Amino acid sequence: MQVSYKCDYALKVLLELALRRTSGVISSQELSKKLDIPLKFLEQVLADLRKGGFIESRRGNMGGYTLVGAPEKITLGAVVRHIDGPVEPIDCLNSGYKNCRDLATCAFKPVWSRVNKAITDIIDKVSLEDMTRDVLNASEALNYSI
Amino acid sequence: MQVSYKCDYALKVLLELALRRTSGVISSQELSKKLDIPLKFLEQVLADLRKGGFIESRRGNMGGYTLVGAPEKITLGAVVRHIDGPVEPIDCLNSGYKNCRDLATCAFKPVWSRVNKAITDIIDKVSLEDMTRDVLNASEALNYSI
DNA sequence: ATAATCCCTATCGATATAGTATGAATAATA
DNA sequence: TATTATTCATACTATATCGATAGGGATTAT
Repeated sequence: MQVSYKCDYALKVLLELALRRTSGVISSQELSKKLDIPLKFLEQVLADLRKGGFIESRRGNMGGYTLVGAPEKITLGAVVRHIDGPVEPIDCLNSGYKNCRDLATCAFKPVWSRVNKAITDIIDKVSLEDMTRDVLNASEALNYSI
Repeated sequence: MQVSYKCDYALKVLLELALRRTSGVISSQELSKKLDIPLKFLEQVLADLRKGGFIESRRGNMGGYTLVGAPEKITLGAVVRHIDGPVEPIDCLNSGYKNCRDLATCAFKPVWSRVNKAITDIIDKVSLEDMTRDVLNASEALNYSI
């Protein structure tokens, strides 16, 4: 039931790019330092995000990455699925009822289906925009309390 | 976000034992055939369930396995956690806020926390008893419709 | 005694995870 | 144009996990 480090990194990268999307490109080195992600591993994450159409890159000196879409259109679910694959708790949810041999074998399917719905009801509705709002609200609250 | 085969097997075994818990012990061979699980792999699953206190065994000729507790006391969550480990989608949910370096890093924690709650709200409430009821209802419905 | 069963440990091939290493291609800039 | 900062591509490594397979010992009903 776990999300991989790679996916965790990817989400943090995208959130950072969303928060700073008016400030031009951001280099992998800067992201690596800010988010404390090993540079070379981060580069692979960035390559993966680029191939998935989530970010664009500018090469060469002064190059870096920018977010592609509107933050409100990018959901956590889309990112998780692209990096980690399907979120269904069990494979047979995708493959119809033909793989089930008997009632006992099938019996859990409705439960896993509920779990799947519960997960997707959250991650497919939360967008990067929502995340940036949370971050900004939290930092504002901090400013007032100190 | 996936449940392992081993866990899937374990749940099916426990359900089978719950359905037939008045019929004495059931051998691994019988379970293997009925549930179509490789015998030697099944033996490991059974050993794991026994060590977890979910089942008891009788050795020797005419030996086999029986469910230990009352089916209504055994939840899917307990089984999943014993076989697959924690269900939290990300580790930092267990380790307090001290591991978070900044707001951006922490930002996703509330979402993962919601996902975690959504999952546990289901799997910690569904018991083997519930599952047996579903199976019996389903087979009854089948009898009437044919 | 025999046969059926549980029990224990080791091994295996494939795949995934989380990196590390090396260096080529590209582009801004001095 | 040379330098430098950057992306991009590929290969490698080390470790763990997954889903099994294998062999044989211990136990017990008959």
